[in-house]
Amino acid sequence: MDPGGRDLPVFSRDILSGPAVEAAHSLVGAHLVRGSGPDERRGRIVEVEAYVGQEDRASHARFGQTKRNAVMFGPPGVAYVYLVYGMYSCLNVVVEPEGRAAAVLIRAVEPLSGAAAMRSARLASAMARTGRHGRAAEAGAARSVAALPESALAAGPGLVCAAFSIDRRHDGADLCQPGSDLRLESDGSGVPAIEAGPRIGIGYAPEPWRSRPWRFFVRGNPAVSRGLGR
DNA sequence: GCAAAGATTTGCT
DNA sequence: GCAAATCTTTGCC
Repeated sequence: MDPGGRDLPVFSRDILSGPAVEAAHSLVGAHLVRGSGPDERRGRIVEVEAYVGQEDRASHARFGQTKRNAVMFGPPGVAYVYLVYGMYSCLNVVVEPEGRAAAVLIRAVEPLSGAAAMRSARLASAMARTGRHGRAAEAGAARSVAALPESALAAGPGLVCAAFSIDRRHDGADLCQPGSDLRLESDGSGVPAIEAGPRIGIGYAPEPWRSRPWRFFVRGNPAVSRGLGR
């Protein structure tokens, strides 16, 4: 149940089985939900990126099927979670029919409920990273997390996973299953203005892939990553 | 079997 | 604004 007391349906797997760019666009405004009852963490997706298939030279699928990206080749509505830069997890939603390797990266989420739990999870993640650098580093990180505005708790792909405690154990989890611990729900109320732009962090990809406007975000939303598009 | 780079974030110069 | 942190995955020898 969302903060407005509404009971929302899980996100439609049919929509996710459609073309990646369309699926990405429709995921903006949907809810990402972890847990239920008083422990529920819920946020509104405000930024995504589409990775359209093996032909997309920016996609992890560009080398064909490997152990890491295997779930991208499977059925839609399933989580593809990978580790980037040895430190951060990133959450994707597998899209398009089974056999087509496409996914949508969830880049940013605006907290709707469970913000305190998200902040604790961010703190736990920061402690794990700074622990070996000593007490002073830990104290500094704790202050930084405590000072974050609510809108910044999941304002980036690595931060979404930190705030929702998502890691590679969730790789392959079904996000369209009612009652699942980690799931997508649709918010019928819709989103005002969705803007499109080039994807972030894919400078290694040749044109035309590098410039394709396949990043979608809610214009002016403070939870969009790194101030992009505000 | 080894070298290189990465769909990021953070903190310091 | 830039570089470091950190480790898995991929590509090539």
